Amino acid sequence: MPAISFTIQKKLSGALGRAGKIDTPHGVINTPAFIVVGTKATVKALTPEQVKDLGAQAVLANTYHLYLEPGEKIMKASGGLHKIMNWSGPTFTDSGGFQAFSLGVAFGKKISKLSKGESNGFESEEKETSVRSEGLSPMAKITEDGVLFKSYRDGSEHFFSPEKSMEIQNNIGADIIFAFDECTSPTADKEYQKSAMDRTHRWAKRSLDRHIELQKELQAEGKPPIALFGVVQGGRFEDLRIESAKTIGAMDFDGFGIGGSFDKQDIGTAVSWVNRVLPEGKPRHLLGIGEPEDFFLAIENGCDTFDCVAPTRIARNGTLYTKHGKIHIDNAEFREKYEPIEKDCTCYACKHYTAAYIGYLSRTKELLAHTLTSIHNLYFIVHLVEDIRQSLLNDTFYEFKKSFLAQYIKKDAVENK
RNA sequence: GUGGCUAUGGUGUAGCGGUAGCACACGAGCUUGUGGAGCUCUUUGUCUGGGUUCAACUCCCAGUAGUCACC
Repeated sequence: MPAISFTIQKKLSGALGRAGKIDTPHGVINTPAFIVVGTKATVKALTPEQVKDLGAQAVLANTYHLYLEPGEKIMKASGGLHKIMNWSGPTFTDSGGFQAFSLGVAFGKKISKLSKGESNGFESEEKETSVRSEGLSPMAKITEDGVLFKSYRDGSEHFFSPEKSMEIQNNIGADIIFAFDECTSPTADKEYQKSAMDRTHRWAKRSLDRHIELQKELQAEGKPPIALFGVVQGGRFEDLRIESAKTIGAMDFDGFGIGGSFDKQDIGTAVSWVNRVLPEGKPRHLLGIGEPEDFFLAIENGCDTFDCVAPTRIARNGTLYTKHGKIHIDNAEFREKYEPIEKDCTCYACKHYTAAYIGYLSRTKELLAHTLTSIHNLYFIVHLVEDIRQSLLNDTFYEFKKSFLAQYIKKDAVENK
């Protein structure tokens, strides 16, 4: 019996986009959907009730963090992810593979998984080498068997293999989990991307094999089944992406993650390479994306779910989404703005508080600032993706895309002049 | 009233006879499968007047202000 089922309700004619739903043991996810990130089994600054009230359907936590603290033993003994964090809806866990990147080649550097602009992403390689020679050593080492890494908390050494990731994720007990993969740097050359991708494919097989064994144990214990998503890699290279989608798509996963690095400007193109190949009837999650403009490209090209730390992280540092672009609530212009952040926004923060008050809370580092700004940003993103879903159902996707982006991008364009 | 001490960006403080650092605040930006409720950058100053010196934020005198002690 499959752990989840995916139903396509409407397709975007002439493109890969679709609206649908994922049935999980803890409820339905109407797609496209933004999955709220709760790395450490908590959405920072928010209670689960607040997360639910702002419209979130599901939460994604992280294996690496929960393994280090509180640990898989306590996660399991506490009744699993849903119970320990008091979230009754669907959940995901990321495999911990991303941390091989963020604690490895990217550690201590300003490398993002996205490369920007027209550059090919290679030009900053020398600078990074010099940074590394100044004493920043990677916190993780990758071998065929897995990833050896140091805890960011106390420096102690740990080892993740595909099998180990599956075991930990089983103990955490989310509805949807991911195969253990390697996320590569945008600055890595094609040769490395290829070898990392091949390794990710071997790890995918190992993840799946171990997952099947663990599912039998779960079934014997009378516990709800867990769905496993395989992760497609291949960096920014069309041939590698297609090869990866073929390889991963042919395996018996319940759905797919699309991971790794992209050129920011053509996420849509890269995603379409993959989604043309992946089986249509299974859900596709785009890992770690994104910003408002990213969703239109990714959904148009066949992605169903997303997660991203940006809405909550930038909120905690005072950056807020509005229909007219991002604003910095700390800025002087909001000191005496006795109106909501956005007049027609119906989020809790905008219904009850002025920009002047939230700016004051943010500037003075009051804890409530994090709560209110996180609510606003998550509400904005969750409802944006929900609006895109509705536009698919109503056959108004392209009109909605055009009108939203015209407003959202306009402000940035004006400021850059 | 007498005596001592002090006076440096918005605030709190370094410093040296050759023209000022730091922290916070202010102003702006960054953040894409959360190591870090974090990071980066910018603006702003030697109490007033006189003297010594090639050169004074630095030494001297006076004023002003603050502060402590005594009366």
